[in-house]
Amino acid sequence: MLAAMDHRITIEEVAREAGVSTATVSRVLSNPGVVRISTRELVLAAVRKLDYQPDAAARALASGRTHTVGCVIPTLDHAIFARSTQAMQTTLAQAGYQLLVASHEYDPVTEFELVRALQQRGVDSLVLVGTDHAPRLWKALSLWRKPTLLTWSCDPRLPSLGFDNEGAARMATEHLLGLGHRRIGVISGLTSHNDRARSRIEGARQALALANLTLPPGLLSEQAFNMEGGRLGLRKLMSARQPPTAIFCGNDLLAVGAMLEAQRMNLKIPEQLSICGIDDLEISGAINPGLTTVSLPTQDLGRIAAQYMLSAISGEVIAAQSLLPFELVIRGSTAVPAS
Amino acid sequence: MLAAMDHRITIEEVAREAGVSTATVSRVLSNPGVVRISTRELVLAAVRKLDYQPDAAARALASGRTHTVGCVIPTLDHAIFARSTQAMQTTLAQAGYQLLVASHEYDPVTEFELVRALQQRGVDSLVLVGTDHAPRLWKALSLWRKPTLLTWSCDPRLPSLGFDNEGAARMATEHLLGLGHRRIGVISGLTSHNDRARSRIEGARQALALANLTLPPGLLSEQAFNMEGGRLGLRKLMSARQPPTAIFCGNDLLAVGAMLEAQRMNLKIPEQLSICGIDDLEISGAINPGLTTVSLPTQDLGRIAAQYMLSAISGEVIAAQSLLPFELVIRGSTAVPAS
DNA sequence: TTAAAAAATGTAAGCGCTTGCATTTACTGT
DNA sequence: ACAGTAAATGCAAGCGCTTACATTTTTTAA
Repeated sequence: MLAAMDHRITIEEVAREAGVSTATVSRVLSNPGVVRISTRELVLAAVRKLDYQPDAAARALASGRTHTVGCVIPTLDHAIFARSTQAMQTTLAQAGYQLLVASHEYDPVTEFELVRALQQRGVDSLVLVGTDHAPRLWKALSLWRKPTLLTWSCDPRLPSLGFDNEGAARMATEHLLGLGHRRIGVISGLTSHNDRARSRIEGARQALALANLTLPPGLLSEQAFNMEGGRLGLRKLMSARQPPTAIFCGNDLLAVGAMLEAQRMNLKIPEQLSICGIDDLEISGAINPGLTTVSLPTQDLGRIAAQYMLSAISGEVIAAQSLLPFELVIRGSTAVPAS
Repeated sequence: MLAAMDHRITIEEVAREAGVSTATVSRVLSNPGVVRISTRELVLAAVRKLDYQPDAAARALASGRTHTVGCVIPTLDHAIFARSTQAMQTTLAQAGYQLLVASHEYDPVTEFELVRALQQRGVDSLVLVGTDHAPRLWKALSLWRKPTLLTWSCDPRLPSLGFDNEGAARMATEHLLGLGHRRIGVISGLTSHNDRARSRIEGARQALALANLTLPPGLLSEQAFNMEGGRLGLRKLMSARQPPTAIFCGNDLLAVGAMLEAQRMNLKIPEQLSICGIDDLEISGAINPGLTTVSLPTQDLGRIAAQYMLSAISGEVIAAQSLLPFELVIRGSTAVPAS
């Protein structure tokens, strides 16, 4: 009697089992409010009995909604993106939404193609990182009739949820200035296709300018976003004719790399060199000495972005731009310069 | 003349533009081999001209395939999973596939629900982590008619691509034994719902047994998978009446945490205490001294898993179980015990 | 040349849902 | 009890593709 072993249950069979029309079953599943309680329970019983699982593709085709959010990031292989993406996914899943992630490794062409692929897949909304995008991407987004959110930085062209990257860099640099440093170097991440990196350099420059100082070219090093980049940057900066007494790093990965390299070079931190970063990774608080840094709520970023998307999908119109707060966390890697 | 500004192009319009039937357009897009070259180019020209983007939901409904792979992991907020997921996503995207990621934070109930949700969404295949799953999950997988892959560990019940976790732990422990250590402690990750953690403890036990040694309960500490866990574990082990001269940690996060805590306690590493981990994270090679560890090719794991899925989806039958190689990387955190 | 075989294309029937509209059933007030 | 209204349900037309199968065109071989 084991007839159709392999045969997915359809809404029709559920309707038959419950003695109602398919329309009613559909309503029970996606808009329970409009069906009488007794009927609803009849249907739910049938659903349970048959272990019915609606076909998402059919649903999407008929309704135009996929219950899916697309997220395009530079890479998952960096704690800050992994962390915010993780928070986003969890929040979305709790609301019955799924996350389609795609990463472009800082390549604008790939980014454009991924966005198109996700749009084609009918995602209900899109989350992007930063404001550096190919012109045709901006165009594709403006033509698209569904909610889009920019994260990490803000741009008037689209709803955004981010940080004041300049401000964070300024805060870090001012901390170093406040300690009395006057020769301050900067190790930055690669700035091409990365507005965050550029803003952070700019923030450092602003702070220096306010103190009537400048950032000499020899004290700025652009490096890949990893610890090795930090090491290389540190070696470069310390080999300047007049090495800095403090270094601001565009992120904590660079800062930790720089710190560890300094230790290998037998430079005492913070006695001989102060180092300050941005992000506040787990490792930043763990190493010895702890890394002074600007702590960004990356997890909140992901969670709030998800919440934003959920309300935007359900039709709410949301604030255009919002900035998340951050704070300076002073640990052992910064101190007054040696006299 | 800007008539239907907001009107998605359908296959029908492309067909009309190209002067062929919708069937032919469909073939050009998904099975170009069967249509004459001249016709193909006619169609492609129309596609480009109209900027046609096929509707993925309609495609999925009609064909039964979604070009989507589902991936259920414990969390993205851990470098090893982020890294392998990243590699997987990139490989899939290159083949025109998208990745639906979902994380359960080590909760089997959530894991089950996520798998169901992904199945419902019609993913063409599923990738899971490890072998610890709820019985009903195993059942749901066996009833499912599409390829599934287990990663990180192997299980005869399903195709798997993983590591010999016991072997890796044995290798690490034997390294410590080979240096002459006889009191060896273990800091492990939480073992509930985590077969990898259990296997690694077991591997350490095996190595000790081969040397006629045991792992006293006081020298085993189970901790959360993060640096703080490593710190706590270290304090616990070092406060034993007879503290160990070497510690094997179930992963590098714990190991790094333990190392940093040891340094805070002014324990010299490796002179007074040797520490060895598994994973080989970026930080492991960066800190001072470098962490001796068993290096696992986590990126390959993701890439190969993706390749496996792609061939399995296209119908190839694939090897049941395969183990990825690993190697011991000896750095500065291990040395002969103080006499 | 021409018939047979092969290749290319077209026709149209779904895929499994949702939803506007029509119909039926359940209330309401008198 | 009954019209009038509101609530619940059913009917059936799609949503935009894919793909057997039928038909037409091209190629092959004698």
